Amino acid sequence: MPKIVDAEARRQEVVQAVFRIIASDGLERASLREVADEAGLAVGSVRHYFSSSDELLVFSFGAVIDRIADRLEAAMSAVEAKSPGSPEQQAAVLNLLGQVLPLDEELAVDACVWMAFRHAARIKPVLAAEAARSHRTVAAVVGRLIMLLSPGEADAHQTLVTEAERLLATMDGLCMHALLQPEWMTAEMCSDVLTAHLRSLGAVPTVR
Amino acid sequence: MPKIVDAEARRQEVVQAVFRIIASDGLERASLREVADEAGLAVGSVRHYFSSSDELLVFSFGAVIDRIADRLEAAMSAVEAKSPGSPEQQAAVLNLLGQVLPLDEELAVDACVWMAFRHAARIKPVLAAEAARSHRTVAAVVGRLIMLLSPGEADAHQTLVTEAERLLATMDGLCMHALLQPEWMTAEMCSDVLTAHLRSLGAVPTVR
DNA sequence: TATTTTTTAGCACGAACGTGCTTCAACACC
DNA sequence: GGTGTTGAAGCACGTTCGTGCTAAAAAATA
Repeated sequence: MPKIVDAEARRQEVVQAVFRIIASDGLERASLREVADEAGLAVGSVRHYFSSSDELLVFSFGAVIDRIADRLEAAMSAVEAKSPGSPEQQAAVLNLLGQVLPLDEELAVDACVWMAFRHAARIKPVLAAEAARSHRTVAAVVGRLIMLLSPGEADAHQTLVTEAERLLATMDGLCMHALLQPEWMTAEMCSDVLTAHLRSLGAVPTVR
Repeated sequence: MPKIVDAEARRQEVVQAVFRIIASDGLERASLREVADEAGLAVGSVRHYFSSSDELLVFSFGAVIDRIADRLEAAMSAVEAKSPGSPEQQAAVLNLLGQVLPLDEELAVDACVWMAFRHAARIKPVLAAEAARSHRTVAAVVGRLIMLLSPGEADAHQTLVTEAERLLATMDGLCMHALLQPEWMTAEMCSDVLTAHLRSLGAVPTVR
């Protein structure tokens, strides 16, 4: 009966428009009118697929989380496939951590959008649930990575948690600086910092 | 001739209102009307002291940068007054790094406002100059700290820069997590992570 | 071809925004 | 005690926002 349109594909197109607007003009400019223009649609059309502005934003937040989570999961599998301590594993780990950094234009858009939504979630309660999911998802991957890289010591649970949070903080800090001060935080500086951090992981394995 | 009013004090009161609004409702809610209400003034009065909305925001950004810079400078002096390697110095360093974290309500407001302005500066060109100043100021303090804590090796300039950026990233990441996920990133977790980071500084002193 | 249902487009309303401009009140000075 | 400068207040205009609601267009089915 209807015009044959893949609803899910349309929603993804709209979400991509949201991403582009957030990356270039910020989340507060991602209004229905701006999104509709960017997607080449009318406001009524966008509202046909997303019943409200909030629903569009929450869906877009979830979409970027899924994108990042998928990339991290794939990169984590690659890490686990390498032999422990090998240079190949080291490279795979750097690749994994680089998935959340704006190292190319596509990654930069995701990083921008991800940051914008997480900060917006502090204020907008509708985004809180997705923000918590985002944190849990990434923390789980980083936790597995820390367990993999920490020599033995399955008992020192406290150390593992602290080291996971430490790596998580460094990753988000690097992402922030690469987005906000790209002149100072270049891609190779990111790589140097991450390498130094990984060296510090191996060098301070046990508590105290 | 005029009504006797300390203009600078009035400006500071308005700025404090801006801070409270940003901390509780976000930067985008810091409109002239909201700020005037929060300060107990009329829109026209606020505009008497700040000729435009942009000027108010830029001035407020500068104010929070100055607050943080002053605290860091004072804490840095305290660090330099302690004997190198002593537990007192260790405590002073932790205190220094804690100045940018939301460890109490006053610090939390500053951290919120600081983060909000830095992220807004990516989009709003009027804030770019202050954002650069913010980065330079904090980076200078952290650079001095790294030089103070790094054993010898005045030659390895690359290592010092990398370690400064690494500490800077960790600080901002911790600040982010403490603001956005306070359930996970508690004050003691911040302390644990910073302590682990400082241990990693001493443990991996030289390049390679 | 006629019908039915989805998709697309658009209008209208109230609210909030920044800002130019005008008006009122208050106080220091001659 | 006038008087003029300045702080405080507010109106008005044009924009933009979300959203409820209506109307046209398009395509698969009868």
